[in-house]
Amino acid sequence: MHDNSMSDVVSVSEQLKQRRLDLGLSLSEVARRAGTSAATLSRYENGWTRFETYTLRKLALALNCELEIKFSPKITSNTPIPTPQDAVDPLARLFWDHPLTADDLETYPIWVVERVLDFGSLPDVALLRARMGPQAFLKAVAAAQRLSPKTANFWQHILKMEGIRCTKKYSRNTAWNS
Amino acid sequence: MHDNSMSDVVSVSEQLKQRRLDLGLSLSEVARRAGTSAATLSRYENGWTRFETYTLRKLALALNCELEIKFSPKITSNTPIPTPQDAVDPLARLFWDHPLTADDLETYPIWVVERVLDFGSLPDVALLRARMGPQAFLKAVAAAQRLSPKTANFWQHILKMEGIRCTKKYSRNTAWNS
DNA sequence: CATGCTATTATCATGCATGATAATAGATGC
DNA sequence: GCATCTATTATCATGCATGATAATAGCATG
Repeated sequence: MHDNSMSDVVSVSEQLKQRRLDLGLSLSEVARRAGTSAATLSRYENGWTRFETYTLRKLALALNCELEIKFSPKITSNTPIPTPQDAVDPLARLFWDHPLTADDLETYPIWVVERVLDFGSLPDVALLRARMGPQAFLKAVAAAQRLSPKTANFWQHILKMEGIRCTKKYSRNTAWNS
Repeated sequence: MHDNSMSDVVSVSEQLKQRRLDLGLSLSEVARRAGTSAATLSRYENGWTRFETYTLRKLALALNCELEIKFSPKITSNTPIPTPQDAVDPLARLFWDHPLTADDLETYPIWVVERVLDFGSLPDVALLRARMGPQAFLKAVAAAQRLSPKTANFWQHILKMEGIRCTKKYSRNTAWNS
């Protein structure tokens, strides 16, 4: 249903563990072959998130794998009728630090808008705007405090054309940005 | 010609720079959106090799990209008639610290054998053996000093069946392994 | 029961990526 | 000319991944 679900996003941890078990190797065995430590490998297989590609490459070698690190430009689909979940799903990736729920769109619209405006693509913004509705969306934009200078400046013009006054005065990079 | 060349192995640095230029963004702009520093991003785009996936994910977000880190089990083709280059190409990935040349197979057979036996797959070993020839291959194996205990033990049996005496006595993990 | 493997986790020291800053140089525009 | 952006690189302090080690527990085998 979602066209962006083509890529099987399997965590690095799962891949490492699965491959090691497929080969029937122990932690220490793989660690030795990779030139790393069993402690590190165990951490890698259990909820670790900050990997070093240097270590990943050594592990790939030990596991007889090809390691591919690929950046794929995101093509966000233009959903005409966004349901709450249809809006949350494509935007979820922007909220890496805190999971985005459907309720957040109504409970913390400003927080969501700030994130989407600054980190999202144009389709992301369109999707969020379509979901929140023009008024609520622009109101949240006007209340946004944490936009980048360029983003803020752009939306100032939009808000001005819409006759909405900004809650925040955008000037230069100050404490909230540095 | 090589069936494993399906994956366009583009360096992380190239991908980052290409994508940033495609979007027409400056270093500091991307760095700010990603929540990292321009210095780091510049290093990332210029010959850096030890990336943190944590930073890569933030950059992917700033560049509106999907980041995929995939381990693909390596299927080494069984080449029936290995030419020098046909042997070197598949084995080159095992020599990440020092590039493998065709001459190395004759000049430093022990070094090559050690590496392939310990880090290579079964097809890798078969390929190297087919290229070096059974005699030269086993001779190099017998002279190998740096094999892992399990690998060494396995080849001890093979060499014994072949009537070849080992140059190295394999015992326990000592200085050369710890 | 003991023995030896396994994996997980905690602790600590160390090496390295990162962030901050500044210096340099190139490009562009006034 | 100057001013301002850009990117690169150097330096330094700091945060964090890593390696080493040990402690714990599970699980098999004798």
